[in-house]
Amino acid sequence: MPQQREAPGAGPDVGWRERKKAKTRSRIQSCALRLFHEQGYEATTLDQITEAAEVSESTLYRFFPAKRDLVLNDDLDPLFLDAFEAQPAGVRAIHAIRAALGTIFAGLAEGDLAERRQRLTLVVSVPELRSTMLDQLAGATIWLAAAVARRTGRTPDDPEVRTLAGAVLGAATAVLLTLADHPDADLAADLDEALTRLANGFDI
Amino acid sequence: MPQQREAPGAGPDVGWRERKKAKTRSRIQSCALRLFHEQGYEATTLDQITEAAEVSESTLYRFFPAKRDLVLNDDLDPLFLDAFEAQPAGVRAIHAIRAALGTIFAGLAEGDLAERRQRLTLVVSVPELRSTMLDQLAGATIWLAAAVARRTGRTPDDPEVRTLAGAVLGAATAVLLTLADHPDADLAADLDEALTRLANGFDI
Amino acid sequence: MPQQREAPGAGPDVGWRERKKAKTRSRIQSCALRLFHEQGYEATTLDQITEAAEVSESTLYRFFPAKRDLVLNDDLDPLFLDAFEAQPAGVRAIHAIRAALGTIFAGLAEGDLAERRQRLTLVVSVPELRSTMLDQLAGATIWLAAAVARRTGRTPDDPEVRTLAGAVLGAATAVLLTLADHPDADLAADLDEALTRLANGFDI
Amino acid sequence: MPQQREAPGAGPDVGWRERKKAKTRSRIQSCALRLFHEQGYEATTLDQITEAAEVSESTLYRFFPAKRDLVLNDDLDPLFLDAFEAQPAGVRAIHAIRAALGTIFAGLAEGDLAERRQRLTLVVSVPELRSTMLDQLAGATIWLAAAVARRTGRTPDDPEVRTLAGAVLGAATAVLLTLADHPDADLAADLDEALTRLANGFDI
DNA sequence: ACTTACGGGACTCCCCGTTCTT
DNA sequence: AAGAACGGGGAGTCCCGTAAGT
Repeated sequence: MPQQREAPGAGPDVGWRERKKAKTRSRIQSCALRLFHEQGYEATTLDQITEAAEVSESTLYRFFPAKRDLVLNDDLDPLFLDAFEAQPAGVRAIHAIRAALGTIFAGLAEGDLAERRQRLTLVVSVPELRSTMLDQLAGATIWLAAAVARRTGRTPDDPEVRTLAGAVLGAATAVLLTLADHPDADLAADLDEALTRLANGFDI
Repeated sequence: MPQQREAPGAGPDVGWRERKKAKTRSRIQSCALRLFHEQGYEATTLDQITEAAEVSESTLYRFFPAKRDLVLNDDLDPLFLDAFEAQPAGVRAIHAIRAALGTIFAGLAEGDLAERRQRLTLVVSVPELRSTMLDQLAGATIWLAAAVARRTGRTPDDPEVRTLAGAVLGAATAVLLTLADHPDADLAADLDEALTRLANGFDI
Repeated sequence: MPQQREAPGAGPDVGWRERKKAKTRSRIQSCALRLFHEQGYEATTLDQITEAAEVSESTLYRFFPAKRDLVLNDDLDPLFLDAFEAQPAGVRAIHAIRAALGTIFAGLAEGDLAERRQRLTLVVSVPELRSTMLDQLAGATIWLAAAVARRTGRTPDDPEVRTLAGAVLGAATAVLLTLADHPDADLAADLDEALTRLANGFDI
Repeated sequence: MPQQREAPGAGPDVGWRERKKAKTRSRIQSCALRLFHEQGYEATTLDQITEAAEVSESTLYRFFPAKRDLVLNDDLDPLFLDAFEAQPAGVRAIHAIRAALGTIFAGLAEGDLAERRQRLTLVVSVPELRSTMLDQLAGATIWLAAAVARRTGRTPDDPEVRTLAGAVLGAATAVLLTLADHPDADLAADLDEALTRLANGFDI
């Protein structure tokens, strides 16, 4: 039985090749983040990263097509969608969003949360990263509107739905950007408060 | 009274040097926008622009430090602030914003409006431009919150004020991004509607 | 006698215009050195310097044609020549050089010496500055050889004279470059020691 | 045994890719030197060189990070070190240096020598090149002192060793700089003479 | 599949003229 | 006449993408 690469009957993709790939990817990213932290984002060249991670330039490019992709990888969106869909039907959409966010935050480990906060602080401080994140956030309007539309039986391009999604993401953006000045802000609490105010309407 | 250069009592910097400067700047920008329109943004090199505008690369850089600055020049913010301050004190902040926007739109000439719409369409279609615009928009949270704070006697970092500003800009963003799919949308009407809905609160 | 700008009978060049010029020059230079110290030589742009010194780019260029001229201004050469010429005729040239250097060092105020040492440390640390200084030092071979030739009744292109001048400056260079690793070295003593060894010949 | 790529046991990097690389590098450099000779160093732009060598600007930069690197490539240092180490132990260090230099010069082909002299003449005539060469020469103090230290059983930072190295290089510099005025000087003989005088000490 | 060589373009900066102002 | 603004030109650094090779 020569040349057998994976255990017979094993899962289809759990070969050690995937592990190795993930390991390389992780090593590259952690090296990059360390360098960014030490010398700043723009002062760090891709060359330094390839050297630190001991990979070739091409490999770096394969895993992270652009430099900013080393920092920006938002894997929370599908989790949020799941949590949002799981909310009971009675509550208003904006409260469902609020509750879903709470679920997400509660599910994050302490260390994970701290690391995300630190990374977000870097993002909001570097114009190139910040603008890209804002673009992703604006793109989120689409799928958030779609989710709200599904929930409320409306169409995704319904003006009220779009406005709701836009306002929610705008309020969230306002909270995130405070990280630039207050790196130790309590994002979960601030987001919750902001959405509550948005749900209650503005008296001022 | 020969040799009189400027109207007596006029400002100091209305010399024709300013005119010439503005002319050069304008020529560069119109050439660039024409080329962008003809061949697309990313397919146009700075070299082509310098050639078309008959300036050196250095001059181009002096006027527009980055390529995207050739497209993104928002000169409407101070006008909006003036219009906002001029709103009567009785109405709620969000309605004051809405009214100020209406004033702005009413003040734009037909051709100016068309040109702005065209430019905005370009912006929302090109990721680099779109993300930069979104960054500017997010930065507007600061001064919009400050203006609202002045109006309502609160502080600029009051959570309600910040949330209001964020939500308004988020709703506006949602409207602007529709330009990508509907280049002939009526921005003024759509913005007005979105802010009205935001003022009324969401039932869904 | 119209258009007379200076007080009659005053010194020819001691007008306040010279004072002002010197003041501007000094202000520019001190600002530049401060910035170099704070952020490094290469990280400091001429723009920052003009802004800090509140002069136009043109003025900066007039006083200091190149960026490195802001650091390199060796005004000690004529002093050295005077001191060298003043040495008694009996001693050997290399000892006369040594004594002249001692006179120079003795004549410098404490603060002046410290400032020169700091500046020299910057120079030897930045390749562009260091290479320019070395070029000046190499150029000094010419006039040092000429001075030695005058003293010894030889011609400036006499091989022995040239070799002596070159060896002296080479030994001095070796001492100066130690500043990169030992910023608090005693230059005067080290130079004196090096020249003494050179005078005594090498046994090794 | 088909597909065998290299002679068994041969060095790893003797593939023809290295050849091609070296060829490209050589083509670029010879084109550059020809242009420098024809129109002068500063009058030649990198653009002209890339055009003549038919490479892109990036490739030029990859091989020669700075314009001056097209002229300054000193590959003689390791040869000198080998020759120096090979000298018998009895002679004084300065004579060992002299002899090693003689070996080097004797080993150079006639055409090679002529080409080097021509290049050196260019170097000493152009301030930017000259100062960079002087910097390299000054940097040579370090490894020359280390070599002398090894030979004599002293430490590399021994003052006498450092002074010896500095003086030797200073004397050599004085000889090299004569090329500016006398492009047809006999460098080998002049260097030998200068070092001999240095070894004998100065009577003047 | 994985690496290396190469190309193109954006951007930043230094340096230097020419022109205009005071 | 001195000084400032404006403009031109070139060097250098980096990111990103492609086309080869092994």
